[in-house]
Amino acid sequence: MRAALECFNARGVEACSIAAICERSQASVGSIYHHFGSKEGLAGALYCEGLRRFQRGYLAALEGAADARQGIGALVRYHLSWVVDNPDWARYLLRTRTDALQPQARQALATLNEGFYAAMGAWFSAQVQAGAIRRLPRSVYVALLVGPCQEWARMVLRDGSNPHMDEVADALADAAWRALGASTEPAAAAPRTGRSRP
Amino acid sequence: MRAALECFNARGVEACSIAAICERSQASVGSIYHHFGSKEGLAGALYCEGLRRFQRGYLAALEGAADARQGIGALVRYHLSWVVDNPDWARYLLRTRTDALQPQARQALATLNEGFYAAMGAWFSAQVQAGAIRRLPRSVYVALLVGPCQEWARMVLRDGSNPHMDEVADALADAAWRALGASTEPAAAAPRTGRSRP
Amino acid sequence: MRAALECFNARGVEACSIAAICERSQASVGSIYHHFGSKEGLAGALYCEGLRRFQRGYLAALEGAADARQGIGALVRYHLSWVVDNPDWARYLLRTRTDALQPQARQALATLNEGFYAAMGAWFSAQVQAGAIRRLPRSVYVALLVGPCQEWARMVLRDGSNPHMDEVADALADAAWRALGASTEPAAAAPRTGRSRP
Amino acid sequence: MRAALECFNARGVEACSIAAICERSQASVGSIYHHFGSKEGLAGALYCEGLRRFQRGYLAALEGAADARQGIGALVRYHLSWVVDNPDWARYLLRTRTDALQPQARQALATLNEGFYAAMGAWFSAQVQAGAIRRLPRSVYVALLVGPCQEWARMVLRDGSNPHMDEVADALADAAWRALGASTEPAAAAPRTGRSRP
DNA sequence: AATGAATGAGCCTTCATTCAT
DNA sequence: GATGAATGAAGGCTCATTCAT
Repeated sequence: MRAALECFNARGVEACSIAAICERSQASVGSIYHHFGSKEGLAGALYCEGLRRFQRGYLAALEGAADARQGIGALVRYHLSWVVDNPDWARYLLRTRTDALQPQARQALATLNEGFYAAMGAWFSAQVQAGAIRRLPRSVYVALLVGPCQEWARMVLRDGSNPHMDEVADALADAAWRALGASTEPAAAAPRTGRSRP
Repeated sequence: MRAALECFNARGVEACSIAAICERSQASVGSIYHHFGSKEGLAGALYCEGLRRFQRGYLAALEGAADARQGIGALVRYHLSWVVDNPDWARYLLRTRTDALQPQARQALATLNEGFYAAMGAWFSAQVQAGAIRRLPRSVYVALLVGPCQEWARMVLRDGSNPHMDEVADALADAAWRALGASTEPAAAAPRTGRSRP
Repeated sequence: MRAALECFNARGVEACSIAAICERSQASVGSIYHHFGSKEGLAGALYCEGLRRFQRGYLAALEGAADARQGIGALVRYHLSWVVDNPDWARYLLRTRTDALQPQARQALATLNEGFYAAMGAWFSAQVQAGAIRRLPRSVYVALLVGPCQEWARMVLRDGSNPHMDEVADALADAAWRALGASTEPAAAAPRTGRSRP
Repeated sequence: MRAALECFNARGVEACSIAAICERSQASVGSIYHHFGSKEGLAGALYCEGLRRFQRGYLAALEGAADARQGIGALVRYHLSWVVDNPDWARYLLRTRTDALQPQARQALATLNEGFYAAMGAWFSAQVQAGAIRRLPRSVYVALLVGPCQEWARMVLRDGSNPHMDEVADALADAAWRALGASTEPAAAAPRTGRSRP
């Protein structure tokens, strides 16, 4: 699967031949089909696995947060860290069109997202109720929280470097809080809570 | 070219056959090769054309802005409007991997971006000099200004609807200003400057 | 073997996969290879078994016949009955190209046919000697006796119905006798001797 | 098409690879697909062409016949002659399962057969009306007229020889007339009308 | 004897590209 | 410039067969 991930990333799923995956993974054509059914099946399984890995830590990041601000910051920092730590998975998730996935994979994906969105939604709802986060349409939450991280991730993955991860993480975390937080306190004075990258 | 755009979007450039484009465009195989040299050539020309269209208005949006805040808002609003008004072009630009383009197209792209970034950079530098916009790394500017718009664009293009364009535009413009603006004034009181969608 | 018969009939031996036979027969891939050696081996064994079943009754039909005419009639009637009673076997025998069978199976087949032709030949020779059946080339015997039955069998198996089995059997038996019998008596007045199908 | 015919006959349509046809016909893979769409398409077109060739002469054989008896004889003789003269076409028609053909080919086939059966039916009806041919179920007509010819054809094509074509043709024509003709005159005295094979 | 995962050769088919008209 | 028939390399996938358990 590692091999497939690298091959798919190298030139896209469409342009990647089964033969290339076999060569890199030392597996036979037949065994791939035995396990995944088709190239599309493999692509789908790969996407689900990647998303599962990402979501697991994303939700976990929230649990250690003392308040809404720290939560938002933790999400942003985890997001960037994960991308930098797992560039191959990140690349694949970022580039794959989920609407081109097999129905079977889309189903698994829907199940995965259902739980994820429920947990995320619960946290946001609670924060909104507590007056810590502004009430905004869901799409705006996503755009403001995830958008900058994804955009930065695309840049980093495209250019192959990760300059100033920590400063960027602080800046994006800060901006996300300004955008989402209900607080009126000056953002600049906020205490820094993120973990440092190893 | 309209036909090629639609075909490429339908299932990706790789999965789109020249025959499909011919059928949709009523052109012959030969004429496409006569004009574009190859499928990749067509894909590259299409990308450049789309980017040109987008960038033209993006820079223009800045010109009518009275101050930094209005400028940022205009950029956000233009971005969202353009995506909603040109879903096919937007889809294509969003999905195409520029690193898979032909050298020739990449060259044209570089030239295009050079001018664009120069103009954008000039405006931002001026605003930073004037103390209107905070001094941040360039990648953070991009992430905070473009990221949310792109993320929202992806959602809208994926789901096929554009709910609450104007409210979202306001929210994203507001958030972008909070993130980038040097001002300490409460964002909520800021004057609204965007155009309304018809 | 029943399962293999049905699978082979469904779409031809070539187009039938071992996997399909396994699924239908609830046997494992390995056990099929253990018993038959290969798909071709299975196809050959199946053909021999089918032919054996057919020939057994064919010769038996002759034994109960009082004279040449009754013998001919019994053969025709048995032929049609067997096809109607064993459509799957009949279909398989009719459709299989014996020259594509494995050498091993062809050998078994030759042995089978040798005994069969010897017995049939003996009866015909005796009848010819007795002046009951005309002296004709062997290929003509086969064509006139077997041909109409096979043709009707193909029609019935193709269309999936068996209309008027008994009337047809009488007509074909009658015609076969007119074709082969040496008698000068008007065929129309001949007594009917066949068994009726239930 | 000649090449395809030979290849298909050599080992069956299923077992015949496109590559083999290309090699024998000196055509490229693409051109075959350009003209026939698929291997199945080619098989279908081939079947239709073969049937058309056979039927053309079959109906023509009837036209020159002075009476029912000569008509029956002409059919039998034409049938055997055509098989001997066109062994490849005959083999292919005899071995191909029409129910495995593509819908498109089956449609063309149905049209072909419609006209053929109509013409044949008209002639038989007229002869029955005139009292020249006995009234029998259609399937019996086919079995008695076509069956022996097909059976003999199979033998000849299988063994690769055509011994005593003319004697056999006379014998089968004679038998067919005994089976179908309404006349009571002794068949042996009937004038011979068939053409001799060169 | 039975099992079924693994193998990989070979097949049908697609499709970008060429080039004679 | 335009056309579209011809080309053939390359790809996804199937499936008969093997063999360790």
